[in-house]
Amino acid sequence: MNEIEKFKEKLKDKGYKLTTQRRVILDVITENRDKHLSSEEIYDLVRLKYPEIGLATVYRTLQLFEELGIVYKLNFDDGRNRYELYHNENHQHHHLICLKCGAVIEMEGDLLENLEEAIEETKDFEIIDHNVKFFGYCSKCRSRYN
Amino acid sequence: MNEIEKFKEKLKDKGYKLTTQRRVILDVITENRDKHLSSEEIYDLVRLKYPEIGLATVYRTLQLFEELGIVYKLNFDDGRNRYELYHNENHQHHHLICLKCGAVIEMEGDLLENLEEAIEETKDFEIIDHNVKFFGYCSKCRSRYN
DNA sequence: TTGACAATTGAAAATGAATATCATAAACTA
DNA sequence: TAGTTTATGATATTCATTTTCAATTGTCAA
Repeated sequence: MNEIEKFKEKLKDKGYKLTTQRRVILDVITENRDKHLSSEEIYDLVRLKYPEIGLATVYRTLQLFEELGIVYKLNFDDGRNRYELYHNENHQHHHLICLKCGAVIEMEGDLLENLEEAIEETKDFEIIDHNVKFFGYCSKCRSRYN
Repeated sequence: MNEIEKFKEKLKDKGYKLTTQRRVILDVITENRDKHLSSEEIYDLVRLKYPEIGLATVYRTLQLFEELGIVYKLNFDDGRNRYELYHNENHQHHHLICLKCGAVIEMEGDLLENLEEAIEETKDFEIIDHNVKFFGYCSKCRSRYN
């Protein structure tokens, strides 16, 4: 079963239909798996392939994809939702955001074990997900010629 | 030098004036140092003491206070800015957000040393600040009668 | 104390991202 | 293929926040 078939199954399971729009949106996200596109950016890319699409459809679809676990919603504090393709390592990587140039760097690995352990124990809090961002200066912006 | 005097100094240093509005907003934030009030909530509390104040003034003042390091802006992914009084331990505590009841629990202590070390070394990224949130279920919501 | 001048304010309009509405247009299924 | 949903696009709406601008208020120098 190929990717599209799997996708179709995932939709049908919940009673959703496979439409051209949804397929194109998935394509755009898949082709940009290294990026962290905002809804508006996705809209612009989708329109190149399917100019008739409406903005509302893109927003609706991204919401749907998030519910279905197809994408993961990110928040970089820039006032817009961003998305990346869902993969199991989503919960095991963090984002480093450069305060100067805005670059977003991925930090693989979780390394939160001791912190999460401390929380579960001392606070009796069951952790489902976490959101960790680091703000600072990337190597490019740290060099004196930038 | 008392608190208000220090505050006045801080403003004057940057050429800002001490107005009644700013003083009242500071009072409200100080009196709620354990909370994480949103702009709108602060506006409502301020109006009890100073009904003539405008909403824009509250937004402007919160922005200013953030620049001056008087408050710290929080983002709990609920679509509004929240603020807490700035203290050095801001960077050394995290927020646990209950997915069921919305409670926000403070987790004192940082415990990110090993993670930050790994980032600075492997990514050549100079960390200035971090933002760590945990989502899950608080002890109250975990009990079977809730 | 008083100007004078810059900073500040309040009210209202504007913005921008996201959501809701609703009539029309596809998908899936019997 | 018809019939029943679900989905879509255009548009209006919401909500938090920001901007605008004329009027007001601090502050500092004289």
